[in-house]
Amino acid sequence: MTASPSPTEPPPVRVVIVDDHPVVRDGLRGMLEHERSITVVGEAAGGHEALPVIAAAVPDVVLMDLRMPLGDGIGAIRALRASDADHPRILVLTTYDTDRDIRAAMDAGANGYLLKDVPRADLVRAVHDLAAGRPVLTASALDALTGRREQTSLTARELDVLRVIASGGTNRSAAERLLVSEATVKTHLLHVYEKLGVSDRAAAVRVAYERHLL
Amino acid sequence: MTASPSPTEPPPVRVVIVDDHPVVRDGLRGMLEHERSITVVGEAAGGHEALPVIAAAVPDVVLMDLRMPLGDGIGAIRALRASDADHPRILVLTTYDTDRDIRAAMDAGANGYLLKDVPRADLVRAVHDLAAGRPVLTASALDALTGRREQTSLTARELDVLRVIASGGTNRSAAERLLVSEATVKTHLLHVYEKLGVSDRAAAVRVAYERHLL
DNA sequence: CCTCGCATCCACCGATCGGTGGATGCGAGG
DNA sequence: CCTCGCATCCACCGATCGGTGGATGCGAGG
Repeated sequence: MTASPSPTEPPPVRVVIVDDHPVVRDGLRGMLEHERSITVVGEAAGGHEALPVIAAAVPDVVLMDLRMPLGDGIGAIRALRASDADHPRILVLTTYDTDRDIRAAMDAGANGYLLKDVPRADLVRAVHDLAAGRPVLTASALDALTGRREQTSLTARELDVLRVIASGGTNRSAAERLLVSEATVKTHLLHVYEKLGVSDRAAAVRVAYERHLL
Repeated sequence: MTASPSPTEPPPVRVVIVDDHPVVRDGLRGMLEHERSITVVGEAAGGHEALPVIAAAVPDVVLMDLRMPLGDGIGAIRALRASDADHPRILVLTTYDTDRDIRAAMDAGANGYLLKDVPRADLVRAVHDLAAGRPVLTASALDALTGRREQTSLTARELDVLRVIASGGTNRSAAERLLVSEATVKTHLLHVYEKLGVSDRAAAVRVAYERHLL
């Protein structure tokens, strides 16, 4: 593990890990540094901390979580892409498999999208693929980007209404809270039901939780 | 890290890790073996695999997840306790903070209960505490065991009803499905609302998901 | 011009929900 | 005997929901 690369080997891929959970950061570091061809050159607990860490370490690949209290991944990706459209290569590694998250990440400039239950060997291969310039996507991320996946994106307003309803609000109280009419709330809800493939609010809340929309 | 213990140091605490996610297993291994006083002597991906691994490795401490597809933690704890009431010391490390999980784990014979967002230093201390015979609990686990925490355990029947409702069932269809009257369904639901501190089904589903009851 | 999606809104109505009165029986524990 | 919690059940009723008819305006893109 500490052996110098032989004269015929390329230098190890330099990786920075950005994730808010210590267990996950350590797990990823352990997985990657088990490979002689990869070296972890930095870690950060959130998007805010990530930018200076990456600027100092100059990695080839960044593993980026999305939802972190101390600075979300999308914002960090955007900031990185503002200064260099191609480097470092950014792999989003997250628990969220929603169209919205996948799209937002790729639109912001990520080069790959994987879920955190990825087996060790697949993660190592993904890092090398990224370093070699190849994209890395789960099958569902590919479907989301090519439109083959059923669209379940709720608009901001629809989510507003769903949140109030999930907290126990009636249509009437939701209307008062969101400063619209009850008819508007109902319209939004009917759209939510249609998009999520359900017929009532309880089921809508369930699907929203299962898909990490809430 | 590979140095032999000096003549005045106790032998390292031997630990086996049982968790279905590779990232988590590696993260835990990385955290623990960063300590010279701890050595990871085995890993398993589920309760079924854990028993022979533990029998072969004879650890001082087992870190055990609860809900794993290939054999749950409770069953594994019970099996271990059937052959030795005190060894190895078992620390449950999980994302679930429900009364039911905490109680089931401790009743089965676990010696500690922590959540997976535990900082590195706290986990290391917990392993040493356990090896020294001391219990290790989160504040909420302690409250759950001493009854200071508000009881939110739903009965089996209440959960049956909640599941049907979360799938979009009406009270009437739930009654038909569960072979009871609609009045019975309503009674169960009212009890669910009371226990979860909500007033309607949508909010009940939300709380159930937030507490991993569903 | 058109269509589309978003956000907003109205009226009506049958179905359903949540709440409030009750009730029974059973087993466990004091 | 009692109380308690669980599971089961009834009737009534006002409030709310979901569905179904519509409608408007705006901006974007063809």
